[in-house]
Amino acid sequence: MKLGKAFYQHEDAVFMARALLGKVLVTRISGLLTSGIITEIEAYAGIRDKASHAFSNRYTSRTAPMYLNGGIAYVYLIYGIHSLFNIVTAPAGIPHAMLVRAIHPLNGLDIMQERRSSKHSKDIAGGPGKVSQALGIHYSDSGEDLQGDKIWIEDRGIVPHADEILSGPRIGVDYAGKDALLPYRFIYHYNA
DNA sequence: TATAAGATTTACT
DNA sequence: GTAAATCTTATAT
Repeated sequence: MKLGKAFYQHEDAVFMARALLGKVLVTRISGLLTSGIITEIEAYAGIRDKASHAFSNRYTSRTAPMYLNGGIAYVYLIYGIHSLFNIVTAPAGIPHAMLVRAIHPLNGLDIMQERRSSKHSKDIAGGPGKVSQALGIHYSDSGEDLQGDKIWIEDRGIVPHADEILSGPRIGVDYAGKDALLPYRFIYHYNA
């Protein structure tokens, strides 16, 4: 069920993003289990992608986890407010990362609602900052191994049909010039 | 040491 | 539809 290290080794960022749609992201943080199907994701393709923090081989204490072997988390703080959760893929030295933009809640919906203190259960995890908040992921979790018992990804046999996947340009990356136009965003229209 | 800007969300007009 | 919130990180003195 839990995806092993081998799953994350593919070097094609777009392939990995599509492969992660329909997979189940699970966290057990302070003893509370929450999970959801990944329904929206964006690919950030390493050093040649201007929108990526690792563009032009930029290596800092923040981006360091992206350069490690695939199958770990890259989490960072944006706008001083939101933690954004990414899945690091590809072998060591290739800094690819997949930003999880939305999930469809499965386990622990009540816990997520409490964390989000939101009455709108429909909008509980529809946005990258909301996903992290609902699952209890914090930017201090960056570099966490996805083979551990805190954050991991499972295959529950959900395979999106080609008709259920849309792709398009990424969000909020206008500064990236023509890389902002790349169709690296994938949406899975999951029907419960 | 200082400054500018950001893979966004939320509340308010 | 517009703007404020809020603080780390990267880059420059």
